[in-house]
Amino acid sequence: MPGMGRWQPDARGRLERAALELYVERGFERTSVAEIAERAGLTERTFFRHYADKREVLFAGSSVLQEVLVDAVARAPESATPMDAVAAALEAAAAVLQERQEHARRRHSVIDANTELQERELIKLASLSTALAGALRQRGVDDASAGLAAEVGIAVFKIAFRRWVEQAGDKELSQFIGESLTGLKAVTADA
Amino acid sequence: MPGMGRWQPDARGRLERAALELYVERGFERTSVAEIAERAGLTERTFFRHYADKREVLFAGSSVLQEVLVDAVARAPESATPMDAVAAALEAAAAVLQERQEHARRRHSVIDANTELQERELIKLASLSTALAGALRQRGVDDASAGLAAEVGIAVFKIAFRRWVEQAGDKELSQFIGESLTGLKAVTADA
DNA sequence: CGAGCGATGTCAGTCACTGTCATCAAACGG
DNA sequence: CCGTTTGATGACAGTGACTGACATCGCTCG
Repeated sequence: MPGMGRWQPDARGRLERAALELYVERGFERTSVAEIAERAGLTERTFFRHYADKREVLFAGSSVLQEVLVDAVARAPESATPMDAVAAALEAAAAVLQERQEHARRRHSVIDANTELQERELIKLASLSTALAGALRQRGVDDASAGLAAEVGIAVFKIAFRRWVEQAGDKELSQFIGESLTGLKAVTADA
Repeated sequence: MPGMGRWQPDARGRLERAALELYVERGFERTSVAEIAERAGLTERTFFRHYADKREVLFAGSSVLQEVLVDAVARAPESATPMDAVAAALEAAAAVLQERQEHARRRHSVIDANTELQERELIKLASLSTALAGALRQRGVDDASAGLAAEVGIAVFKIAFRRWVEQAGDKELSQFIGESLTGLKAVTADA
């Protein structure tokens, strides 16, 4: 089973927790990789064996999200339109994030304070869009519609997610997604 | 007049041309800033006085694009819906890019080959989206609709632009944008 | 118990990027 | 016409992200 360290267990988990803690405490820029590794009881070199760079340690969960999205599109009923399938995928992803709301908020506050991290977040979202489009094509959707539905779906997700993490109350992410999807139809409808 | 070097003129232009040339010749990663500066007849330190980092030298034109987009939204007739205004803005931006098709293709091939550059491109597009949304609010559009129309507009632009630069023929960018906008309405229409 | 293997440690090196100070060319005032 | 000022550039040292090469350690299997 890959990913399980053989000395102190869960090296990756320790690195991720140490990194998030330090990024929250002192900010991303003022945290060195050596400090993260030290808090995790490892060396700098080992950090870079687990993560391609200093940013990537914050984005380990994105592959999980991708699987959830793709899976939901695949499971959508055959009668569903492309946007219906995308909507179902966004709901599934929302459920995952809703379970870790606190973690999502902490992580968002770190990313929101640093441009480099925003860049990484954007390319992860673009990757999710590509995966979504692929899942739609798997359902027989044509290339153009698949690309559009996926991009638009991710756009909706971005807006809903931002409103969710920045809200004062405790409304669910799912609800923001529903509202954004409704708003989308209003905005794209012919005048 | 700022930006005009007093020794050899147009230092920024020389740096941008040298950078694009080298990125095309040897790839982004295998090009050092010292090499760019040398080809431009300047020093590495001067490069970083003009551009925040090695990537930014490829994105000098994005501020122009932003002005074109915002201006077009502001000029759209009062009767125009938010998406109409966004569509007009995309057409205006398309006209600018159509004039420099060769440059756009070369630049795209460089960005397409490197992940870091793709990240920078994505955050520039996100910045354009924010500017678009601001211009829409200036027209009295509510926050939610402005954000959605802007994000969706940029999504359409991304897809149309990619199809344009990667096409074999010489169809105009404006046409791809029109097709994508039509596809968008089809995809978001209720079943 | 010894060989193999995967994860970690050590160390040297490159390069992006920054702070600081010196220098130079052109514009400006007297 | 010359001295001063101003803004861009050069020179140089330094930090930290990231990499390659090699040694070492702990576990597993035969």
